[in-house]
Amino acid sequence: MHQFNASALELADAQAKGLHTIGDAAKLTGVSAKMIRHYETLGLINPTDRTQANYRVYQTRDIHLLRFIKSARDLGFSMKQIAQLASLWQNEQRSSAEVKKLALEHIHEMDERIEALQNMRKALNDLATRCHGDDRPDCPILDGIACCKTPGSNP
Amino acid sequence: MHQFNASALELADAQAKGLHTIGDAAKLTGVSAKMIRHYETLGLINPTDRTQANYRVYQTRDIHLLRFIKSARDLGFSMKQIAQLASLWQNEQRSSAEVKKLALEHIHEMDERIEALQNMRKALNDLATRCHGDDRPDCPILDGIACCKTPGSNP
DNA sequence: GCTTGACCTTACCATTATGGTAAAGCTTAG
DNA sequence: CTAAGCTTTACCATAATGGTAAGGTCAAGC
Repeated sequence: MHQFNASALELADAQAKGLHTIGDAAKLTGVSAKMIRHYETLGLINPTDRTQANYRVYQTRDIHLLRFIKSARDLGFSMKQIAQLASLWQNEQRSSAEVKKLALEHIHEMDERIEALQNMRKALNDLATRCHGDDRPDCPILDGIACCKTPGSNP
Repeated sequence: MHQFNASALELADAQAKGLHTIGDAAKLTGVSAKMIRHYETLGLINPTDRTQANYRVYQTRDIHLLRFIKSARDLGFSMKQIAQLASLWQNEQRSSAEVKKLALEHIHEMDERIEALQNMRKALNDLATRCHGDDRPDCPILDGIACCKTPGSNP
């Protein structure tokens, strides 16, 4: 398991060269070590070099990419979308139209989710405002849930 | 596996009595047979009677409960919340206040999700409107994703 | 040198709600 | 009797993240 290739450093040497362990990378980027490893298995980030002891070592460009991924996650992009975005980000030949297309698609998805949530919210809120909310058992909310939908004929 | 108890019917007899197979129940309620079985393992619905051939048979009250569950799902309630709602629905001693409390909690959760989505949408839309979206590579969207967030000091 | 604590490694399990598949058994129409 | 179409259970998969366990490594202090 322990691969000794010519370039494998000891940890102290790596740190002296400004390289980071996975814990450092996590602190620097806000991405958990767990997820950094996960992104590696997803192919979202390339496997890093390792120390002689098999520790991952991260370079500055890796930190930047992890921050990019983190920001894109914070904007709600899926991993699949982020893979595309990261690829465009690292491609000097990209067209901004490609990026904008992805962004607009994601905005559209968010709009749909927002609308669905707002519709559910309104339906439930309408029921809730009709419910007195006291000690008595009769409840327009339960009645509404039980009776609104008729996905088939009543047997 | 094949349990012969005194009350186990043959399928034809069960259907003559107005009972339903799982496929019928699925068609009548809009809940897939797969999910009906799943809800049973979750304890959301009680195990039904079986025919001699071990087929589940559903009574009218089961159909009603499944419709209740389906409607609550359509309103975005989680399974955990639905278990509580269904319990209240079937409890004649409930207070409507308990139901309303659950409903208001769910509305609050939806409000939070809506707000989070709207914030993401706005942030991304602001970037997108600044992107010309043409053949050139420079892109405020990518720049914004890469540079907005600084979860640590730059190394 | 040896211990200790903090870190790293991999491998596995859990989450949520849903869908899919496979292998086997049952039912009913032809 | 056979074929189609149902049913059964038991797995596996999803998306993104967290947790745990068992073991290796590093640095500091005695």
